[in-house]
Parts: sequence; C-alpha cells; structure tokens
Amino acid sequence: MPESEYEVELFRAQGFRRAQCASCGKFFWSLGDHATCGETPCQEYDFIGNPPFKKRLTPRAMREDFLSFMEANGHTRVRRYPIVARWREDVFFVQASVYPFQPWVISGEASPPANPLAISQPCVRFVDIDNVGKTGQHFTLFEMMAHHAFNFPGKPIYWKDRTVELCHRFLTERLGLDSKVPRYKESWWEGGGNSGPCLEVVFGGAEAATLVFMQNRDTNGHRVPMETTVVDTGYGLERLVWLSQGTTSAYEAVFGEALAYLKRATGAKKVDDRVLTEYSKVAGMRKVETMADVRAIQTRTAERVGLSADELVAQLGPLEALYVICDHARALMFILGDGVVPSNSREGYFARLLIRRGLRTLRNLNITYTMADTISFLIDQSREDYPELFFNKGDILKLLKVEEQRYKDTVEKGRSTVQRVESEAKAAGGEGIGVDAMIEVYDSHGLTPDVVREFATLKTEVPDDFFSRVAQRHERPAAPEGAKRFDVPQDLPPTRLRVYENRRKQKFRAKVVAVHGSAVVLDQTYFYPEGGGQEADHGTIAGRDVVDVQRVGRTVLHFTKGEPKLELRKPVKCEIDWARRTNLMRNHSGTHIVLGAARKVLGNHVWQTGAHKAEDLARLDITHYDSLSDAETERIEQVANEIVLSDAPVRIRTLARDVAEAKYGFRLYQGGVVPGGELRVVEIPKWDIEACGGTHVARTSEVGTIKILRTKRIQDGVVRLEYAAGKPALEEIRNQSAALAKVASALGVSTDQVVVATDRLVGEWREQRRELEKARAATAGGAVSELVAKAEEVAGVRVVVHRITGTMADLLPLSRHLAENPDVVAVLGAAGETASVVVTRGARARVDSAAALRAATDILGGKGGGRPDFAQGGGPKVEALDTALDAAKREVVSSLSASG
RNA sequence: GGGCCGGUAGAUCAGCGGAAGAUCGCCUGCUUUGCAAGCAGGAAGUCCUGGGUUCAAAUCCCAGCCGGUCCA
Repeated sequence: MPESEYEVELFRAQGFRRAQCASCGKFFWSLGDHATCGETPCQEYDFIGNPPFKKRLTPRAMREDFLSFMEANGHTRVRRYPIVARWREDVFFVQASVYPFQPWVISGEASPPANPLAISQPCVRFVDIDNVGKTGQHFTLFEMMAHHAFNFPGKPIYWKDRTVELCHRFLTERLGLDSKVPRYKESWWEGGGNSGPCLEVVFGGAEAATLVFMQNRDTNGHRVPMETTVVDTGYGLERLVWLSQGTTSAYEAVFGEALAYLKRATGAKKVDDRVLTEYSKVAGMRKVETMADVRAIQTRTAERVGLSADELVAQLGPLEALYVICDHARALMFILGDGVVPSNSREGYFARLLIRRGLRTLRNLNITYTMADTISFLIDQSREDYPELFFNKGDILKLLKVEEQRYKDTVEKGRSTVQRVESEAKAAGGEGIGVDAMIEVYDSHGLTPDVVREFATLKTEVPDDFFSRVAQRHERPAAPEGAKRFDVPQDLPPTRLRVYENRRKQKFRAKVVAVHGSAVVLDQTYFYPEGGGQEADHGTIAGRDVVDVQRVGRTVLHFTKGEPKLELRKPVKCEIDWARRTNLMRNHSGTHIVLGAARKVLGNHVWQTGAHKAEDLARLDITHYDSLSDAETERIEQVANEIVLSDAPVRIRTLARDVAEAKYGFRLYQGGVVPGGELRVVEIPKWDIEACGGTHVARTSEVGTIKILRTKRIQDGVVRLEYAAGKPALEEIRNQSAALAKVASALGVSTDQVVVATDRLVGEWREQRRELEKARAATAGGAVSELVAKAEEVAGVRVVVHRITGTMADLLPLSRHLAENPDVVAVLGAAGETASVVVTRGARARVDSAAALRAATDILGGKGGGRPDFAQGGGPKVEALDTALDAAKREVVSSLSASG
C-alpha cells in the first residue's frame, strides 16, 4: 500500500512523521520519536505500574467515557446486540462490533440503526481459550467499543480523516494520553470477504485500537471496490482499562472486585506483584500456541525473578485458576443470558465447554465454590450496565444448575469407565493406561486426563499434544449449504410487495412486467413469498396455477405450472388460494402463541431456533435443556389454547429498529434478524413480541384451536414441537379419535375402557409367557425319569433318544433336566417348521456332543455346533428327523463302546 | 452439522454367535434385642424397535428411535 493511503489530515496538520520500525520493519505514524512500532514483540510492555493515561478507569467508566465522547461528536449511541449471532449462518457468536451489521447493512440491503453510531459490543472468541488466565491479556469474552460510519453511495458520512481524528482526540482529550505517545501503524485488514487498509493504534507495548477502512469485496480471488464503504473501528475495552490502571494483568483491572471476592472465598495466597508483572511482560512478548510455549514463559519468568520454575508455577497456579473462572463466568453470563442452552452441538457446546472448564478448574483448586456463585456475583455487579442479565438471573442460574449436575453425572460415570479401561489394560498386559485409551475415553466419554488420573490406580500416559490429537480424530465439517438460488436474470424489475398493506386481500389485478420460464413477475402483488419459515401462497394468475412464490432481491417471482406465456404490460386477474392462506396464517400466529406458551411453562431460556409453517402442519424448535414430559407438553397446549380462546389481538406495527429494540429488547429476534432499518413487530400483548414478516390472523380466536402432535428432542438442548392449528388440528383430533375407536373395537370395549383393557391384556400376555415357560419345564421334568428308564444302556451310560413336536425352545428345558443325571446322554429332536436337534450329556458321560450333533445335522441339511457337553443345531429337512436322530445315536454309541 | 461410545432385572453394569448373569435394591424365612449386620430362599427381562445374515443373534450387518460425549 502506498504511503498516501494512510496519510490523513490529522497527520499533515499536526506534523506526524512516518517512520519504520527498527525491529519488524513496518511503517507507522507518530508525533514522538520512536525506534519501534511500539507493539510486542518489538517492545516490551512499559505501562505496568506506570499507566499512560491521566486517570484510572473501571470498565464502566471507560465505556461511558468512550460512548459519551462519540455522542458529543455526532454519533448515536446504540445498545449492544445479543452475543448469539442469530441473524448469521456462518458464525455462532458475535466476534466483533461490526458483526451486527453484516451482511445486511454492508450489502446495502438494510439501513443501520443510526449513522454514524457508537457501540460497546460484547464479543466472544474461543480461539485463545487455552491462553486465558495464562497470558495476562486473553479473554474469551471482551467488549469491543467502536464508532462505525456507513458510507452509502451518494451519502458519505466520514472516512479516514475524521476516523483518525476522533480516535486521537479520544485518547488525548478524554483519557489524557500524551499526544506524542501513540503510534499509528500501517496495516492491511481482511475478514469475512472484505478488506481494506487499517491503522493499528499502539502504545505501551499494546495495541489499543484498530481503525479499519473497509473498501473492497473479495469475490473469487478478485478484489472489487464496495459500493458502501465502512469505517470499522475496534477499541478493546479491557485493554484500555488495563492500560489505564497499569495492573499486573488485564484480569486484575477488569475483574478487580470479583477477584477480591474470590480470593477471600478461596483463601488464595497473595503473589508478589513483581512476579506477576514480569510474568505478564514475558507472556506479552510471545505467541502462545502449545503447552510448550506456556512452559517457556514460566521458565523465562522464573529466571527473571530468581525462582525455580516449579516454585513459580506453584505460586501462579491458583491465581491463574481464579482468572479462568472469572473469565469463563463473565462469558457465560452473556451467553446463557442471551439464550444459549448448553448442549452437545452448535453454540450450546461452547456454553458447555466453558461450564466444564470452569468446574474442572474449581475442582483442581479443591474448593467448594461453584460457577453459579461466581456468575451470580458478576450479574449483581453489572446490574446497571446489563439490567437484562439481572432480570434473567433466575433462568441463567437454572441452566447452570442443570449443567453442573450433568457434569457431576458424567464424572461419576467416569469412575466405572476408568475401572473398565484399567481392567482391559491389565488384561492386555499393559502397565498403565495408554495414550489411545486416554484419547478414546476423553472423546467418547468426556473424561479429561486429570479426571482419569484421579480415578486411576495405574499410570496414565498424556502427551503434550493430547488435545490436538483429539482434534485430529475429527474431520473438517462440510461447508454449510447455500441458500436457495434461482436461475433468473439479475436485472428483473422490482415488485411492489403489498401483502402487508391488506391482510384480507384475496383478488387483485396487476400488470405482468416480466416472464422468465415458469416465473411471472408482476408490478405489484399480494402473494406472500416464502420467508420467515412460512411457505408461499398458492393461487392463480390469469388462470394459471401459482405453485410457488419466491423473493429474489426486490423482485417477487410467481412460479406457475408450465410456461405461462403471458403478454407483457397487460393487467391480469390474480387470486390467492384463500383456504391455504388461512391455514398458513393460523399456523403462523399459532407458532407465536406456542412459543409464548413454551416460555411461560418452561422458562425464559426458551428461544426459537427454527420454525416451519406449512399448510397442514407447523413445527417449532425451541431451546430447552431436557426433553418435554407429557405433562409439560399438555400444559403448553392448554396454555396456548387459553390465549386462543381469550380472543387477544394480534397487533402488527412497523417501528424503527432502535425504537423497537429499546422498547422490547432482543426477544424480538426469534426467527433471526429481519433486515432493514425498520422492523415489522408482531405483538400478542403480554404474550409474545417478535420481529416477523409473516402473515397473521387479526385476533387469536381466529386460530381456532391448537393441537400439539409430537415433541422430540432433536439434539441436546433443542426440542421440536409439531402441531397444527385450525382445520388441520381438528382433522388430526378426528384421526386420533378414529384410531382410538379402532383399537377399542379390536379390543371389544368402549373407548373409555381402552386403557384398562390394554393394561389387562398386556398383563395377561406376560403372565402367559411365564406360564408357558413353567409348563415346558414341568413337562420336561415329568418325562425325564420315564425316558431315562426306557433308554438303552451302553457301557454304563443311558442313551436317551426322544422326538417331540415343537421348537428348540421346547427342547432346551428337557435337555437341561436330562443332563442333570450324570450317566445320561440325550439326543433330542423337535419337528416344527424346521427340525431342531440338541445333544447333551451328564457329567460322567464321556461323549462329544458336538460330533454326534453333526451326524444329525448333516442329514437334516443344516449345521450346528456347541460344546462337548452341549450342542444344538438343526436343518430344513424335517422329514429326515428320525434318520438324523438315529445317526446321532449311532455316533454316541460307537464313541461310548470305543472308550468304554 | 460431523465423529466416537452406549441402550440387558427397579438401579448400576458384565456377557459380545451356542441354555439370560453379577452387585445393590425388593419379597419370605432364619439368626441377632436393633442402627448401611449375617445366613438361606424367592420374585423380578419385548437383552431399545424393525429388517437382514445364520441351523442358531442380546452378541454380526443395515435402518430407525433414545441417551452420552468430543469437535467446528
């Protein structure tokens, strides 16, 4: 990039000089004389114990300073967005302040809530999770403060000059940083398919902010200029707070109070500040990727403070654990508070990961103090900053409780798992539990090496790269499927979509403005295009059947059966299939009602994770930590139908996004964020409020009735409800009673007797099975003495040959009884659909039963096998059974004569 | 979304091609004046469901249902 890309007005006006870092060779701008760019590893931290700002700031004060400064400079303050990026397919969590505006705002499809705007956005990143607590500066959750400007075509807000000026003035005027101190480092930013030049704002050894000028879109390796350019800044709240306080680590600055509380509660010993300072400095200089890197930091720090590495680790260990707990607790506070239920997949897994890591850390510290306690403390502490979390505290703690119990169960189960693994290892002649077994136990049973070690009596083998070996067992996931694409020209004329203007419109006239294959484009339409989980309207256009309606950009495509061949620019008659639309409306309003009911019955952690509304069936996926009991399902259905019967209004209003968010909060975003600066808000008072683009009934009573048909736990943490509203619901109820009537008639009882009759029937069936077993045993027992008495005796052994009608099951009890006599050999055959043979012998009869059996099965055209004292087999040739038994007998007799 | 592990008596699990098992709990009796006691006996199973392979499947294969766990 040429120098001119970076030379902004501020630099020219105030005489900033461009210099090259003596260490890394990168260029930077500054008012002062600096040999290096000022960032680690070119320069060590110099702010610890020596903060560069005039004042010490808490996170709250820093956030307020930033936002109010930007407000005073023409920005609108915007509330934080949820940390779960429900509006994006490509990521689970918000990882930067610009995420809430991608992709809709940046692509120009939607307006931002304000322009320019200032925000302090909580973000989570899991890439550095292993470094948390160990490097003094990494967090899983951090707040990115930012001022954003979106320069739409023809409507520029501001660009580089103003951005750098705002940043410099904030640092110097508000925070009191010496204007000679900061260095603005030239760099290039790429991410999410966009790129542009950027300036990294560096001082004290740390990067405090990044100013990105997003100007290119990268498509297929080509870099094309964007129509809308974006000022994307990021000021690390935690980093700035740390700089302002100059504490030994960022954790001490950010979690001061919580740490004091935890240190008291756990009785952690105080660690010398000098040790901590040196540790942070050393850690800041290194990239930390593996355990080996961490050990290198420990060794280096130990040298600098004159301790042995072991002593250092012993001192720091407990403190690092507290840092991890604070960090994870704060991240969980937001993640759980914003509606993530811990689970085994998707975003829920990260919640589980944090909880388990936290619990494990606590376990290693050997203290009876829970994650819930820590999170409870943090929620109370940040009540003023995040009242919504305080409001949700009960639910957050409930989720934690459930998950803590799950972890306990897993660990408890681990005890027996480890025992089994050990006995397997011993059986294989091993001295300890091998790496493969350790990996297997972790991957399949969730037992980390330290837990295994705790339960094991044998030695355990754990390599440094344990976790990356686990990762190797997992293949890369398949790329997410793209959205439905239609093969139509890009330049189709836009359609005026009027569905929302009149929800009762059934017939209208419109001009055909384009026809492409089977797709018709009208100048205006009342047809509802598929969206928001609601299927498209059907109907007719000029007598042609419309079977699908889709929206592509601003055009609505009506797909007809066959090729309609309509004349352009001519008005045509259009009619919507109103029976279908009515069902869809009922199902859609029904979905809002069921969601509200589920939230009332199950709790505030219930969020919609997906929904589909078809003509005769709707389904709703909600977050919940367990499968639904019959009682819960019934209750939801009952509560839902109460609101249906109450004839409540279904109000639809269009509100400015920020107004709607301020009024209703992020509960609005149940089905993913709706693009646009304005939100269509669908409200059932005191029940449910959602941003929704679907078609709805006017009053809840129009839904008629709601019938829940099935519930299913589609994954850990997500439950699917399937139900129908209106006519299809009635039909389902009818089908169910018809089925019940059929069962009743088959049982020969009235419908209200079905349960009793079935219970009795099943009871009888079980009873009879037992009776049959007993009868078989009794018959067998009774026949034994007679059979033995009349059996031929060879060499002191009685050879019983007997044939019955029946199956193998009839032979077994008989053979068992016969074999109780020590001097008996029994050759038994049963003729049924196939022939079954059993050969068995008593303890003193030296005969190979299996050999005798084979003589029989050869003749029967089958096979068989077993042990010397017991063999069974059979074959298809039932008519040869007598011959076969005879052959087996001869085998037995000759064997006895030979040995006897 | 993908990988791995599992589903057997009320509970926890063993068995992994030839006759359904253990421990705890439960019931009965005995022993003992008592508390997580001992002895003897007993009841208790759709071996998750459905297909397939096989003379024979709890066991092997396929599909489904249910649960656990790891990874993104």
